[in-house]
Amino acid sequence: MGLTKSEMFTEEQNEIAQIAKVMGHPARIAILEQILKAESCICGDLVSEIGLAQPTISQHLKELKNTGLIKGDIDGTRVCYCINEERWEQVRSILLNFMDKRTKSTNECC
Amino acid sequence: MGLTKSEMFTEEQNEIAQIAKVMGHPARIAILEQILKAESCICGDLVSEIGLAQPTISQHLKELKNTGLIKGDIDGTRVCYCINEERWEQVRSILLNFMDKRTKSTNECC
DNA sequence: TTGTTTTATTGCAATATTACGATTAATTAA
DNA sequence: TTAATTAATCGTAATATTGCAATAAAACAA
Repeated sequence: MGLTKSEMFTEEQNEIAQIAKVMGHPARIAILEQILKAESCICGDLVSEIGLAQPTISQHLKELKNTGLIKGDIDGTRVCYCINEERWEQVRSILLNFMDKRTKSTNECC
Repeated sequence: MGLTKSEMFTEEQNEIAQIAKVMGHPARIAILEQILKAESCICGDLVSEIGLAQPTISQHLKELKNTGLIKGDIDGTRVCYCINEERWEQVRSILLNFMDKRTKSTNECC
């Protein structure tokens, strides 16, 4: 993050930014959409669905796991990924709460 | 974005990622919160409020303007920033729409 | 055991981001 | 006009991200 210390900002600000950052790459959005679409666990089909190399997908999956948006279940040699329901709902709340800070004022200065 | 072409992903995926990316830095969240808190236009006080140098703030403001979340109005030597209401609402919809793709299924595979 | 399959990790190159000092540009004030 | 004020831009260093080939690790199959 350059030279900026996270202590400069509130925990809330850091959390929102961290979540947004993880969602800030189309490949990760595509991965999430695949998992959402499947409505179930999805294994390595992600590599064939999305046009990126296996290590790249693996890296993106790792970041999504770190933020908690998905979880992976080992099933033999395969790993099945699905949405972490609780965390997903929490992230939804955090983002919605932030966007709703806009109090619809009649302010028309710009 | 590394070597990945945006053509690999849908327009929707790119748009969500682009929005999230801009929100993916605590300084930009802090800037947005300052403007939101003011409930009005806010001029260059941002530099003193947030502990970053003026060129850095200016750069963050530029990115926020590029995504359309804020707009700046020149007022003499100063520039006043405020939320772009229409775009804000649009971004809120896009994010909410994405997060709501989670169909609360009873699926419990993980 | 030896292969096979699948995913994670390592190492590295290319690119992007972030921060800031120095400077510029634009407007206002004296 | 000349300062002063404010914000944008330029240039650059430090750091972070992204992507992938090569490799490792783990579980299964024969």
